[in-house]
Amino acid sequence: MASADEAIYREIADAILQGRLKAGTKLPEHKLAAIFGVSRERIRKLLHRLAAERRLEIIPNRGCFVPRPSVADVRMIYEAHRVFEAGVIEQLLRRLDDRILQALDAHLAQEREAAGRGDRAASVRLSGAFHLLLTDSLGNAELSRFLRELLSRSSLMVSVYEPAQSSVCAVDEHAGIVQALRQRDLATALRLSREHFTHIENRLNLEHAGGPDADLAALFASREP
Amino acid sequence: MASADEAIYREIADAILQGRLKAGTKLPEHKLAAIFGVSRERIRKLLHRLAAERRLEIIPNRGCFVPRPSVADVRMIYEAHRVFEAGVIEQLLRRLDDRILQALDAHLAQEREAAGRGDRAASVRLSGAFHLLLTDSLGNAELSRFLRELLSRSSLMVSVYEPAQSSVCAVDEHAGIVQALRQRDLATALRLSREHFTHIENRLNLEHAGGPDADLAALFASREP
DNA sequence: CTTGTGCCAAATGTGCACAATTTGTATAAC
DNA sequence: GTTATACAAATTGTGCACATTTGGCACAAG
Repeated sequence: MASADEAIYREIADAILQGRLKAGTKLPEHKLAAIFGVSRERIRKLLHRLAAERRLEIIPNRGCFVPRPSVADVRMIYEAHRVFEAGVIEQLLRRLDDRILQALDAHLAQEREAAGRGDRAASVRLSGAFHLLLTDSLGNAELSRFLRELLSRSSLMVSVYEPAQSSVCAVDEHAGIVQALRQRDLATALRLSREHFTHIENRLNLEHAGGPDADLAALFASREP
Repeated sequence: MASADEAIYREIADAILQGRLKAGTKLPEHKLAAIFGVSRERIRKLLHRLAAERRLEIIPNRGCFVPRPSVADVRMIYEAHRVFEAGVIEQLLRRLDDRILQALDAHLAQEREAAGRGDRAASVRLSGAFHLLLTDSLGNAELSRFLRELLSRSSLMVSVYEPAQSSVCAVDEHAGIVQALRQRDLATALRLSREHFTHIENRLNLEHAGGPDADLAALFASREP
């Protein structure tokens, strides 16, 4: 079967996105090969593909690691978010319609519901999905793809630098952006978007280092029985 | 030596960017391996890397091709350019200084000089480099990288769809954007940037199909004697 | 002359074995 | 006790041989 590779690719990518794979974790080729029951060469190709997308980092002759973003990386990624979303919002106001606004409202409802029942994992996931929804609304696959790479990296930063007691308070800020969009208020939407990313960035504790490595076999154990 | 791969990578990427590799051209692995004097596996890895960056297209069991962008691709890429550069300009106005403006002026001078002596190849190259310079001025490697991928694809579109007699008139439009930046006129800069990409897009002849394939060996013959 | 079928050549995909590099450890010298 | 060196184990990198798939060509039937 040809799409087994795709399944493994998604499994690893999701593990990074959901923070199950901690920064700094080493991913040895033959260990992954044994876990997923495929040859080492298959794994190899996947890892290089993920590295090309900046989701993993390959150090020659050393191995493949979950990237441990530096403070400079944090600044860079969140600035990229700010710049990128400014462009998205400016374009979005040119083609905003009821269908898009309804989708945004529905998403905000999901976010509120997850926050209401204290589901932190869902909140984190939906928080990223909000920005993806904004971009996807433009219907431009190229822009969506770039944002996906950015999100993959910023979710790593949250899991590395975010203090454990942090409250996920982003829902209101997301709602503010949607409100500004509904009112066709470009300046406010741009300002709120910028501030939103700056808030997330400032909430990070850049002195705090990463945690210990996880058990790979246990991590990927949730596969069809 | 480890950086031989990098050299070959750049050679192929540049060949696409400069339009020496026409859309639709097939890149057979063993043929490239013979041309560059390396093993087929080396080439293989490079091609997959270029494919991950959307610079080449790999069809499973069929081979590797220079992408032949569809009309929908053209719309998508130029919209991505418009959205992306809007964000770039908005951020650039927040950190614009004399050093950046001088670099932009110097670039415009280069463009005018190339246009003056009718050097079409240089004009095309500098035209792309202008937008890259705008983005590079933000000092954000992630944004620069994305733009490079976009440029790689749009240069293909120009070489496929642009009618031969087209005049490279972009210098004035570039100068207009710089002037608006210098005057801190955000609205004008955004408008000129959008219109600029729309002009390029509209100049393309979307009915015109691609040309014939080139001779690979001759194409890559310009290597150290 | 067009269409359908089967075979052959060529190109890509994959696994294996071996080479090269790095890291950790043990030992010895200072 | 610290440092340096050498060796060993483990991990990644590479080339080769073989399997698989595809596209074209020939040939025959309608």
